Amino acid sequence: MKLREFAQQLGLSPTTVSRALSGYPEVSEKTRKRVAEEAARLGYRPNINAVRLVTGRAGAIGVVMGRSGEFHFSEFMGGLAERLGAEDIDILVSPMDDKNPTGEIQLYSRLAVSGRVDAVIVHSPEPNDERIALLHKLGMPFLVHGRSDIDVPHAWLDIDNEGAIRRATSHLIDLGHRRIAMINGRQGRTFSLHRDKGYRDALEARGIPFDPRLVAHGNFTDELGFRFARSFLEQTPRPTAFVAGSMMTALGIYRAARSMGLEIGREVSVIAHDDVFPYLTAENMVPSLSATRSSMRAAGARSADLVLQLLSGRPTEEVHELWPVELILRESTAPPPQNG
Amino acid sequence: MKLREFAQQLGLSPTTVSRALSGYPEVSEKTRKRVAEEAARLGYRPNINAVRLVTGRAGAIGVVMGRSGEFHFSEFMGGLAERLGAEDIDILVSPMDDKNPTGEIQLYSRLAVSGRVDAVIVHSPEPNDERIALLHKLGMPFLVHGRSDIDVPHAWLDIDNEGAIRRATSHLIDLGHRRIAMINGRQGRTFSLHRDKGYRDALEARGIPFDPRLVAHGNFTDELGFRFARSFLEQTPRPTAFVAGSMMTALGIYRAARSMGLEIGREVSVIAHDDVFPYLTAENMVPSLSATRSSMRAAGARSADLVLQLLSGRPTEEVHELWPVELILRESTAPPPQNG
DNA sequence: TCAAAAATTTAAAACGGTTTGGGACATTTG
DNA sequence: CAAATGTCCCAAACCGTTTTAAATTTTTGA
Repeated sequence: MKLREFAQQLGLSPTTVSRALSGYPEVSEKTRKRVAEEAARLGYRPNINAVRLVTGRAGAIGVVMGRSGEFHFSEFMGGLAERLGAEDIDILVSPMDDKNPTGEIQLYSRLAVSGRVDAVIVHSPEPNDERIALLHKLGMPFLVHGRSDIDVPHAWLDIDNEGAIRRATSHLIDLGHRRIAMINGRQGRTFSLHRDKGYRDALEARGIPFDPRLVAHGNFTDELGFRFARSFLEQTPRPTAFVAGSMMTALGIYRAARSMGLEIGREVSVIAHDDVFPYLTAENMVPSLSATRSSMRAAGARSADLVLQLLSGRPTEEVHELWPVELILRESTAPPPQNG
Repeated sequence: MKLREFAQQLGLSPTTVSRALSGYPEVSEKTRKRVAEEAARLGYRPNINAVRLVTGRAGAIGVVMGRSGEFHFSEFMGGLAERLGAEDIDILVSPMDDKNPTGEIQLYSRLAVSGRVDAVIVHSPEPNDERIALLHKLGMPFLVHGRSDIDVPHAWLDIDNEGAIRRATSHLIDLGHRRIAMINGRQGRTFSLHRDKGYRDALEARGIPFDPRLVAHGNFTDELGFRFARSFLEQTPRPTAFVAGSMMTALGIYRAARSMGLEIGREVSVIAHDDVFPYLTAENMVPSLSATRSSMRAAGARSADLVLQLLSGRPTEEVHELWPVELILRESTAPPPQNG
């Protein structure tokens, strides 16, 4: 049903009906109520594409999905969707070809120019992130999930990676560990750098020399966790503790330790960062996994809020949110063995 | 830049330009080429919302995302996106509140009526799936990922769950196992039923009585894998083998076996279904995990193809695809212990 | 009571494209 | 060489809303 017909049935003009439905003040309360009721009864809904054309708004926000196994992606999306479902705003997912970095910038460019989205969410930024510069230049509103050092104003939501890893590392030092390995995220991402810094600062604060042979970078996969852990554990003296970038990494570390006959929580301590997944929980691992913890789903939900605020005019400079991270100690951390 | 201005710069009428860009035959090859080149050079792109309004097409397909930990969701999406990125079609994600089943049907209804999408993909259907009936009634094209017994024509893409589990179970029987436990997916989903059937048929074919105390249903989480496996292993006699619905379930089973001092691959065999994740691979587990295997990402990509075919008029009845499933044997399966 | 002000409602002009129905020109046919 | 056939191109109508500017009705104030 079109607005025209609907209005006719009500004996009103299209204008009045449109205004009544959009909550303009120029329409009397009585009329508004009648229109709302009849719309519900007759099932009238404005044609979304006509609305989009005339308002110039897309009614959607864009998210670019990396190809390489991002298992936290669906949690973030879940949070986003949860919050955006209430508004009448869609989530538009674009795929990215990780293998072709030039493609990425084109992708963002297309997304921004195409008019399909009103805003974009940028993930896993780098300190000098081209995408941020591009979106700023194009005037497309965007929220960065993470942070960047780039000299371009950008709204962001991030967790305190540096503080989290500093605390985790400090805790391991407090327990008596001196050789602490770290398996971090992909080289070059801001969050990896922040975690590196937290780790180094914690060591430095206690006068423990930084050993580059104890730090590795890579995707958050079980396999890399295993391979790095394995190669670290083969060093002599071997590390007595690990700081892991993700739950999957931790799985790999557990596996590596076991494969070498080492008992987690006694001979090797592990703290991982946990994004909180319904299907894999740190508490249930054996031994239960000590973790720095921050809900990815909550971040998604909050990101939706912030994007909506940006769109309704809140200035970019105001939208910066840094979330603290919990440190939850469980069985996987303990003092190092005496003859470590 | 608008069509008007762009056409003017070319010294052509908007009509001709529009036709040239849309590949109509009434335009000479020479003109078409010139228009295409200039469009690229000047960066002209038709306003997507105007196109949508006038053509009545949404240029997007919808996917409903369940709330409960669906870690395979992002793999499916990845495949979908990969294929749809080439076309000019968006993916629209809607969230679903799992706790409110009435909400689900409303959600699909809204999605269908809203005109935001040209087609919908339905996940994890049930034998008598209300959503399928609804979409059919509303005349919204849709593809079911999975199958349903409902008496409504529907296009679907599914893997041979029944055959996969039948083979997996048969293999365990061949190895000598007699008490085989199965930890399946959520009760009521068609794929769970198919797997149940495959399991029972395999037992029956070898004259092994079906014991309901060896079968459990639930979400694919590490935790449920652990809890069910644990309770099964506490039975006497205990099962000597497990068929697991997912990688996460398998993780839980490994954990349960270990927690009871049982060695996987010697005292307990495990076969799981593997949707193929970049971050957690069956091959890397210790011991490496035997698995029925089918790429979720490939299913997503193919689903995109099939939806496009539906939209371009291929009849629903023709679009049925059943994929065979590989069975890959690794270290987690072996004959049962002699005194089992 | 009546003009002015305020509150409602409406007609018409966008929004930026696609597509229908011709018209102009070039090419073939009888 | 006129008529018939193709090939390109164009003007105008239309998609279904929102919004501006104007018209109408109601309320207010002297």
